[in-house]
Amino acid sequence: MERYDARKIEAKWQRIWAEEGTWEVANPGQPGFEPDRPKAYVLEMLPYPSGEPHVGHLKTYAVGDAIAHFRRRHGFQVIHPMGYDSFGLPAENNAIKTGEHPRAATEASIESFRRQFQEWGISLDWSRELSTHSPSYYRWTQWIFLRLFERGLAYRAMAPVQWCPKDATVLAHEQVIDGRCERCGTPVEQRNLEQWFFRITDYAERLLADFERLETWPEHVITMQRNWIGRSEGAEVTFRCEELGVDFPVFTTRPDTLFGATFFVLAPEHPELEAMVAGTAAEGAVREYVNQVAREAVEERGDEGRPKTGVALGRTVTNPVNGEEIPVFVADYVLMDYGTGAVMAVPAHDQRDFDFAQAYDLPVRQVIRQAKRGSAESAAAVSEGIPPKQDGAELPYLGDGEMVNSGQFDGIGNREAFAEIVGWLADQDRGSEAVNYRLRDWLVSRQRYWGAPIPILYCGKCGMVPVPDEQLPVLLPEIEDYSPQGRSPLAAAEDWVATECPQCGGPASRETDTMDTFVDSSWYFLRYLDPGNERAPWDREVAAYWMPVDQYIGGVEHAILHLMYARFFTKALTDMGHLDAQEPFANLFAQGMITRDGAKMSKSRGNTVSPSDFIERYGADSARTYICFMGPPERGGDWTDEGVEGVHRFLARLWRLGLEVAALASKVEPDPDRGNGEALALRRKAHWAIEKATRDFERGFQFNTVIAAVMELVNEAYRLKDGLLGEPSGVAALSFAARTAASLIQPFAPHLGCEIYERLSGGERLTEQPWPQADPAMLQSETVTVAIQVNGKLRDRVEAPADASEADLVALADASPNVRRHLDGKEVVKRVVVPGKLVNVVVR
RNA sequence: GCCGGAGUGGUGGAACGGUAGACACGCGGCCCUCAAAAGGCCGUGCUCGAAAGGGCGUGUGGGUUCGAUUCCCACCUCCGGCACCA
Repeated sequence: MERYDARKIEAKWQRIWAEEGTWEVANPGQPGFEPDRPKAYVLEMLPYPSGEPHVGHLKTYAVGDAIAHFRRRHGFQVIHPMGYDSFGLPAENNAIKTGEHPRAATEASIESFRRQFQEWGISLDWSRELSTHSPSYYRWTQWIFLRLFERGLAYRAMAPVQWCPKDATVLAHEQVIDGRCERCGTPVEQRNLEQWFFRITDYAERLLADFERLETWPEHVITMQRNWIGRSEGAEVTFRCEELGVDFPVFTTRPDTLFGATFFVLAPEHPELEAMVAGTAAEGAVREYVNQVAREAVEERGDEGRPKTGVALGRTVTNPVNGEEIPVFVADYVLMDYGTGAVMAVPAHDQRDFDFAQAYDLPVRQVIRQAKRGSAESAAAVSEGIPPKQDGAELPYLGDGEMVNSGQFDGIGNREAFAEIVGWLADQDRGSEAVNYRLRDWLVSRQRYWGAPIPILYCGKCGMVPVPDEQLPVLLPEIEDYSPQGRSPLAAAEDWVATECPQCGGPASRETDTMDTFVDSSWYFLRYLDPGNERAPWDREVAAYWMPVDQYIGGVEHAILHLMYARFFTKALTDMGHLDAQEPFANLFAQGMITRDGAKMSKSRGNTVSPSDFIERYGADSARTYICFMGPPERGGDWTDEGVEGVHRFLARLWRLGLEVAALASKVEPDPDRGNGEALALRRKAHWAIEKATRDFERGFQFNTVIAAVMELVNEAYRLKDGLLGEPSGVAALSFAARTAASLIQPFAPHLGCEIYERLSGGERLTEQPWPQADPAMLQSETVTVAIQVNGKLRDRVEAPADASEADLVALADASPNVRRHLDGKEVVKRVVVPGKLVNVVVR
């Protein structure tokens, strides 16, 4: 018999698909567009091309492709495109080391990615392929930048930024991990630079509110984003330094504790700090402290439980609620990035303020008291899980209670006082209700070569001037030296930098920063829809047809940044009238990471798995099916070589079954009658497999159990095979089973599925067949096994007709000698009957 | 500390509140073979028993239920994320 030669079968089908352009879909209005079919946009996160694809990529595209096939066979017109996130640091670092142009390394890698995706047989519409580093793409990245700029959503600001001394580049806060550069691990320093930002904080509220609009997103991803945005409600209150006439607004989540403020703290980076101490006795000490903090690695500053340090400024500010003068300090536990960079310190009701007060011997004034025992508040407090505490017990007291030492607010509950104090402050014009976010604006400037140039000019006369749309793209210049010397490598291309102002015609110079690669990947899903458009980034009608992405698939590691940025872009573009979508991704599937020997794969551990090795040996179908069989795809999984072999053995079995049945079907005229006995049993099994596979597929892509169901079907066909080959209805049943198995396995092993189906059906194309439907009548067997329990413990099993009544089942249970033995003279209290399944006899 | 998620055989993992361990890996036995590879069949939670048949079993302790891996409460452990956020 012809043996299962995966390479040969896969090459055949890949050639057919490439020649036919099987997976290409047309846009509305174009020839080939099918207006009657519903659309489905299936998209995996685009890869960053570096070297060769790894197993993680294989998993993403194996999962996504299974979904694409499943949707197609449910009648959808599936758009399933591919591209490359091809700007970025590794290519540039390689260029610095070797002098090779980043474009050369990147394009070589893209070539290798493309070849492997084709070898994996992923059903992609290659006519829509794109790379973010090509001028025809980044032209429109720049175009979007200009639109954001016009709208005031892109702005320039001096900001203390994180500086990686090794890469000589600015890092976004998000790229600093434990005070170290996310990419190279070097401890970061602080620097002040003029930077470009996107005003994502303007969208904080909508980014939160629109979680409502999403269909199925994993709950934990939403939670992570919600925490990242970090909305908190409170009040903004202004403390004033009368001596200097400087106002210090602070944000507090606890306006109810305002009367307990006994001192005031500024962040070391606070802009008013210098004015506060200039010419005073404290000036020297404060300056020294600030310098010391600046020298400290950010990581140390973030250590929990670190002793509080700070310096008194010798100044006071006025507490607006009671007119008290309270001393001002500078301390590094206050962060410039959050709120206003200044806090009112309430040591009695905040752990950090308390620690600081202890260290500097400052007064502590309690303003909330544990409600008295037996009082209404106490009962309420207890019911909310607050441990009962004696009056004046340990401070800081973080719970709720009754207001004390708070003037006219004494005696009421602190929750009520919260609103009343805010109202009173507003009336008195001393403060207002306020909402604060943890989310910060998105820093997009990079002092890097390998990115999209920011399309802005600086003219001596006109100032900052956007590059006119018709002059886009601003092409990257060719340069010799890629290493950043504290400025962008683009600055070295002097001919490029020097240009003409489009407004006055005078000399102007170009912006030399490039954009964060997250900008490129925040809109690529729109460009796929209309990749050849030279007049606009996309046609609005076309985008309206395909958007939103119906199923987005990718690693959890992008759960926050990429997804949040793409959501922001979508909303901003829609607000500006270029798009009609509030959310880019209706459904998100976050898949887990593949490990090897229980550890994340990495070159240093030497436990990497190269997909090409396995595809060489077992074929793409085996590798893809194995990855989907390892476990629920949203979870991680540990790769074992034996596992792939097991799946390969199964596919080979299915192959042999198909061939054997095809050979026999040509000799014996199959009888389409359902047959009886084993033939019927096998047909039932096939219908059961269809039912099970379909349900688990729809229920959150439980691919492992889908594949298991197909394996069960094939095993059953094998066991019954010899008895069925002789008779026509048996051959028909076997043929049905083999066709069903091929059909159900096709989303995972598309080549093999198509090949077997073609041979069994006399040339039909499986990918054009609808997904099989189970016949409900066939799911019911004529007899059922009834389990009989006594007090919940299984005591016997008996066969009964499928249509047996409850009374029949009870009679069966009573007749069982095994059950009798266990009744042991006890009184039967009641019987629970689950029809056709189980009889539970409850005794006393 | 906070927020997510998870604890089931030797292993990966299955189980609408209803026969726990599907499917697969591994292991053992048998068949085929001169032999091997490939393939096929059977067995495989622990435990007592020759067998029939028992007992115990889903991290721990409680609860709801005729019946709990599943629902509720408390705790333990592991993984992921965030963390001086005012």
